[in-house]
Amino acid sequence: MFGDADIAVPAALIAEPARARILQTLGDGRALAVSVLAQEAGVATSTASGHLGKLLDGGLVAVEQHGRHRYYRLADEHVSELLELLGTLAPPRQVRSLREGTAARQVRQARTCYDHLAGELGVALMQGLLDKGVLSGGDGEFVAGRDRLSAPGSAVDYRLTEHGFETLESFGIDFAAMPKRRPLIRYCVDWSEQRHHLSGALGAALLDRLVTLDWVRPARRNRAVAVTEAGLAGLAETFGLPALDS
Amino acid sequence: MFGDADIAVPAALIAEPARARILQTLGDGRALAVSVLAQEAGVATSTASGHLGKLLDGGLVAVEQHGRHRYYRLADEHVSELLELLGTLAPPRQVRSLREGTAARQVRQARTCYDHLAGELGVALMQGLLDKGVLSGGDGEFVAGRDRLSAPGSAVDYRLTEHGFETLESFGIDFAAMPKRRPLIRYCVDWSEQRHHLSGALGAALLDRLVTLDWVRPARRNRAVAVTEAGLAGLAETFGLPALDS
DNA sequence: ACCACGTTTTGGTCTGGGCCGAAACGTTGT
DNA sequence: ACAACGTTTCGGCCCAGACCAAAACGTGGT
Repeated sequence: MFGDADIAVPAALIAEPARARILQTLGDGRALAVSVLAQEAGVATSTASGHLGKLLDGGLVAVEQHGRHRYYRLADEHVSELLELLGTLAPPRQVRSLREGTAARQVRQARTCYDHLAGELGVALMQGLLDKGVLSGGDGEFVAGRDRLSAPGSAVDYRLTEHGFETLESFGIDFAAMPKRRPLIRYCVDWSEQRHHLSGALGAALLDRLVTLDWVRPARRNRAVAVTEAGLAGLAETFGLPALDS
Repeated sequence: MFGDADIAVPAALIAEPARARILQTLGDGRALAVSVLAQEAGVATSTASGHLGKLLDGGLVAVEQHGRHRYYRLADEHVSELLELLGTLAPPRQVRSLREGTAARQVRQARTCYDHLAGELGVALMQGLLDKGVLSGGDGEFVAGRDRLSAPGSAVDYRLTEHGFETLESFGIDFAAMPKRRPLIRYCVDWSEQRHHLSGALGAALLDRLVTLDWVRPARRNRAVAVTEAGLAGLAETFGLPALDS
């Protein structure tokens, strides 16, 4: 049989919601700094620091110091496995197929970036816009963020199609009301995804519209956004985002 | 919200110590009644009932009603798997007081394994033998029970020192009386501790001597052993076992 | 029908631990 | 050496939830 080691200890580490979010953020193997994880988890950096200290003591994460940053990552594959297993047990809303599982995860991290959507949701939306023919262009490949977020829109050109214009207008985007001087379409290289998400005037207007429709709800405290039930359905239908089981 | 499962929920269920003990008790697939589990976990039946209700809601256990008893068991193999995985990440239980604890818990703390001591007492004794220089060897590290109990004595060598021989002989161990063909020193990977305890001819002789001295008393009904007053003092002095609170 | 007994529900107390902001710490860059 | 910035530590507040005892519930035995 398995041991009678004190399984409550690691379980308690995962049981705390903020720590769970931290772990899930690290779930794909990335190594991230405290401040980033704090923002992802929606707590103060001091709080996150405390959490990471405990996770470190518990052997669930490991840390590497680079300069004045400390990059935390999951300790080993046992931990990923554990998180995965907990994920399958967590539901009422269980992830049925692998496809839906990865789809669900794609939408996991949704947040705003200045005035537009970012995170996996932002990236998925961008992909949806391309798939639906609302936008054309790009080279099919994302450009790794050599300049970070600093020089968006330089390497690849995205263009709004005729069909895309009509689609978005009927979706409620008011092109006339957009600021004239701001470029319509830009993109950011998403730091967490290393793929593009839409910014520019259109990106801002799109987020605006989504909030008006109550498809997404920006949180007060941080840049996170929650996707509503209606949003799940609407995003899936309108922009072909991966469907999630209700 | 979007569909990633909230892993904090099942984790919180396991994180509570009493619930963790309940789950571990069910770990071998047995189905047990509330009152039994309450005793095992060391809480009132009302408390245990509440816990089991939560575990049921969370889908970690299932229940079958027979007469006026309700027999709880683990819901499925996912749960066992999860517990097992947590076990590999969990720290070994620390030996606090050998005298405290519920009757049921004493089995965990101190029990026999065939003809020698196991449980926390067995592990602590093993450590004491090493600390006192009675035994040498090992690699300082215990081997995590990846291979379970299948191959005891193979990975690490423990040896009886000269000094240890004298110590044990003056303690009343009769080396001459030991069976010739049986290996003097073996160890088992303790299932509850994931650490080594002493077996072999010496392990058997040692338990024998401890019983003779009335330092420990094997229970009749199960494999538990109780440590007597004299045993508390004697074990502490002779083998340097952790000080026990009165 | 009644009683006995295992289980669940209820009510009230209490503590562990998460949260934040401010201050301390340590490293990098000027 | 100093300033800037990321991280950790400290102090105080607050709430979720675990605990027990007693009462309510339900099933089986007589």
